[in-house]
Amino acid sequence: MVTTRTTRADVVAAAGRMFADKGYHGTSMRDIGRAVGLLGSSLYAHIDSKEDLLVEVVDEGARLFLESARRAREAGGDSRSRLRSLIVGHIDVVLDHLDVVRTYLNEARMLDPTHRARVVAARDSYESIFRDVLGQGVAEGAFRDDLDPKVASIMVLSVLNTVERWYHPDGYLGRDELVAEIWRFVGDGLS
Amino acid sequence: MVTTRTTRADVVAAAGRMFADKGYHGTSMRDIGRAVGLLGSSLYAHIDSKEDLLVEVVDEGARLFLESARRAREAGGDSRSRLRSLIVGHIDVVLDHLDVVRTYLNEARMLDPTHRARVVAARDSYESIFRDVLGQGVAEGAFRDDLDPKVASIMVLSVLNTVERWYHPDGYLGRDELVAEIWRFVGDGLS
DNA sequence: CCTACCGATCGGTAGG
DNA sequence: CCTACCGATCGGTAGG
Repeated sequence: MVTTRTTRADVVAAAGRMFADKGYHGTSMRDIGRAVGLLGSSLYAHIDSKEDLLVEVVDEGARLFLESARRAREAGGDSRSRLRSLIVGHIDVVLDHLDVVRTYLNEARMLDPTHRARVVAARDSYESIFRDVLGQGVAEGAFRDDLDPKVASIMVLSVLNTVERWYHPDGYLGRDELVAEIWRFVGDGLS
Repeated sequence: MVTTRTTRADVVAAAGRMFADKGYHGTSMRDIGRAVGLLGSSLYAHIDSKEDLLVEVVDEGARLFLESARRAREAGGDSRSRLRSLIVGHIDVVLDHLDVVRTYLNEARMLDPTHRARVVAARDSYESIFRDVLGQGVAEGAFRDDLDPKVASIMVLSVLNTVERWYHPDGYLGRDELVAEIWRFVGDGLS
């Protein structure tokens, strides 16, 4: 087994894992150092500050979601199938980048106001893609005509963003089944 | 204006507010002291440790939700109306005890394993009340007959628990409208 | 990337 | 409830 040099990306990945688990303020630089086999002080050869690490992880989360949504929007099809692409893409991001997503969803509020504002803007932009597809769906008659796209997008994203809190990849529910369950609930509710 | 003695309840309430805002590890004893007009060290006249404060706030959250659910379960009516009571009760707890709820939902994982296990058990117990009502609803034909009560309870609670993250009491959506929107979405989804 | 260290802040205590 | 303080740990730096 060869031991490779620690890269900046290794440090950011370890930070994401630890921020997701113990929170930004619950993680020390020495914790992150230990995770990559370095002293806490040695991390400063790769980064300038602890907050830099949070900024980097959170920005990656924002980027992953936005790129996924832009791909889904461009995918074409009617509004129902574009919504399905949005949901599939969202779940893929959550399951393929769980640590980044958990840090993005739960720790972004620990950022200083300037960086936090950028994240809020990215989130709004992401939500607006859902809202637009839902609005188009109402116009096309694909969804109830009394649907409020603003409220509905929040409800759909509530279901999607909470997956991080309960879904276990090794549980009885596979990824496709997860998407199917969400699609059914979002489409029909309990009825 | 009379200045009253600080009580233990004042300290716990201030802790809940600060834990909700800045997280457990992002809040220092000196922060909490400042919020009640005391020094950090003076708080130890009221409590034994910082973690005691988290335990107390989180336990209160668990208690509020469980008591609400037990009342709803006892309320009678068919399964549809019992589910509605569960939802109304949940939203009342969230909106009337926002700081406690946010700490309960987001900071309980910072507890030591023993206390955390108790919270997980309380949460399971709360979720099982939703699951039971949904299962009864399927049996009564009030909901789709292919509904999985386990998955459905998670989806409903995802919507309910995320209210803390987006709802503003002074916004355009009143409490009754919020409940109506959730009820409609949970009942019918987008269709 | 480590050694050696910095000032600041942390949770908490003794004594009044 | 404050004064005075404790050892531990924090994020971070200088120098190699």
